[in-house]
Amino acid sequence: MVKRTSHQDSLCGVARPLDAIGDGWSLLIIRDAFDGLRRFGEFQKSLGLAKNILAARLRTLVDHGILQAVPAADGGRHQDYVLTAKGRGLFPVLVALRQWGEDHFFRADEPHVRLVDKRAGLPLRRLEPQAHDGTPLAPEDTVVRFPGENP
Amino acid sequence: MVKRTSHQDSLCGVARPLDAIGDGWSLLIIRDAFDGLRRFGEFQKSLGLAKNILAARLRTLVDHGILQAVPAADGGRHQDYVLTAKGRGLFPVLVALRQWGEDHFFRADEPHVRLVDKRAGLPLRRLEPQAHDGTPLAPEDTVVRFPGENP
DNA sequence: CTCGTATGGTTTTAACTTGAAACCATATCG
DNA sequence: CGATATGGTTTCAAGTTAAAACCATACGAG
Repeated sequence: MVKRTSHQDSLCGVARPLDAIGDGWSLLIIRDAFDGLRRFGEFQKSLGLAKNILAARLRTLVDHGILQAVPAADGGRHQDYVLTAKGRGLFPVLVALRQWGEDHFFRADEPHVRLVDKRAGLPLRRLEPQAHDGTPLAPEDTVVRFPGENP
Repeated sequence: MVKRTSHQDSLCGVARPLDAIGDGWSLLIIRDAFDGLRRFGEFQKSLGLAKNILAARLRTLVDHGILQAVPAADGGRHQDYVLTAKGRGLFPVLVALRQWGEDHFFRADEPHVRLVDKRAGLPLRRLEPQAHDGTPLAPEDTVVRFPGENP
């Protein structure tokens, strides 16, 4: 056998990130980091996952430059885990996933956590893929172009 | 022990989908489905994953209503796998992930697959989370609101 | 000072998942 | 008829996940 297959050699921007976040917990840790959680115990309490798993995930997120381990804000000996610029770059991914999840994994009347604009308290606008000029684009309006391929 | 932890009971729209797509292959199968692949062998050749793993992933994607197994387009006895409406709803997620991946997992000069507008041949506009009124929103401009929480 | 508790992990162990390769059935082609 | 292609399933070893136990340091109470 071998290890879990790596996608680092793929030339596709969808594939490479999956080594870092293609599992059942990483995106939730990142979501919680966006919500301001920083400490090991905070993540563990929020997510309810085993401590060894959390430690492993934090390690690979740090290894991938998504989180950064920094000296604890309270002066303790341990570390806090905070998002790097790369990690903050995942915000649109989380918003997109959240909107899709709310659309398709909750019954219409089922309550769920909402992400709202801090000022107005309203939900975000739906993310919409658009052409360079702002035209809305459906999947059929797009194609993948491989390196070296001319128009 | 138990099985892989399920997130179906979470009230968060980010969490629930991870049972379906929180692994290293599902999003790539879906990406390929957006690119028009339909057959078992096409996916296997494109992704290079073991056939048993592909079969298992296709099964869970069908179980989650993301793919649908339909009679083969060529009249053969086997099945084709095509995106459902729910599956097509993942388009913004894939676009967001792709943009993030291209930004952070490729060197500046490194070639990669591009997703372009079919008409103009240009890359898509960057996805930008926005308030209800269209104002761009950074992570800090947002908060999560739990069910039952009043403004 | 010392005991009890909280925090932040690491280690151990068992079950589950992944991956490679072999196997099978049906269909096609020469 | 035999060789090859397609679409899987089965087998089995190795890797990963989860739970629980364990450990070390830090406080606070007594």
